[in-house]
Amino acid sequence: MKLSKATNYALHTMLFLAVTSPHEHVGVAKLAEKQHVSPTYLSKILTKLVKSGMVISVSGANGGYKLIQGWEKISLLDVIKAIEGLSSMSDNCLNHNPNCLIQKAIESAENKFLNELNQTHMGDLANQIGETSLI
Amino acid sequence: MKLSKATNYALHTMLFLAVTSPHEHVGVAKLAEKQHVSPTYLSKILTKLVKSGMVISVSGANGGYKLIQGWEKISLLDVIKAIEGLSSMSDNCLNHNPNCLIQKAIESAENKFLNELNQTHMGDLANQIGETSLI
DNA sequence: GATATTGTGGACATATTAAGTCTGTAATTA
DNA sequence: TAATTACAGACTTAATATGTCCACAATATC
Repeated sequence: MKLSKATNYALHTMLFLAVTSPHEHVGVAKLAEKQHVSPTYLSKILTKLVKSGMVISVSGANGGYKLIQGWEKISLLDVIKAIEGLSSMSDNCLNHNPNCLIQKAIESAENKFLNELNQTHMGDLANQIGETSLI
Repeated sequence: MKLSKATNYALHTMLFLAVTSPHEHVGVAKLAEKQHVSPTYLSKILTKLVKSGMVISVSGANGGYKLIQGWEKISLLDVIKAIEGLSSMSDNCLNHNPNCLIQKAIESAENKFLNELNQTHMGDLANQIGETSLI
């Protein structure tokens, strides 16, 4: 019941782009260096962010990645879903009973979790970052 | 970001014991049959529930498992923690910054999730089970 | 247009964790 | 004593996450 490393890379990449250069292209090499992860692996994660429409990529010299217009309103949940998909925590409930009380209880709690992540936006976090805060 | 099958087996076993025979010993064979899982595997899960103090086991003929006194107040979170441990969803945040905003936001949302699970007790669910409801 | 630079795609390999099995042992009852 | 039942640990298998490699496409600069 943990978020994957890939999701963490994605979230930190988004926040890094937001804080440092939301309107300029940044190459994967630089992004990877900041997070001590291989560029080839991070590029796969970035491609998912591109496909889900929250990051723009440009090939070629001086290319790289930047955030879309309106990135401030992207939520943490948006990013998590882009990387992890949308399966519920109780998806592996095994009795195939649509009225399973356990499944319902877990889903109810999960919705509390998802709602809060959906209300936390990249813009909020970017505003909280001071010069001394690491991302 | 899903609960393990083992956790689901544990939750359903607890609820089954609560609804059918909270004060009588039930063997692992019967419990396993109900959930279409092998007895040997389920016994490992049951041992965890015993060690964490929510189930009582008795060896020997006519032995088996039963719930402790006061089982009504056992929460779903208690069971989940007994099987999955207590690592946080953001445990694999990789920048080792104690002030990481992403980690804090995830933990805040996670606490909403945990709080709700902590307030849902086996007794509540057992009361909701009608004759027609499968567990 | 040639070349260097950068992202994309897919196959592949490795690592980690979850799921499940097997076998022997200990405890209890009839 | 014999049957029954839980416990423990080593082991295997399956599933998933993580990471690499390489060929290719797109773009900018010269």
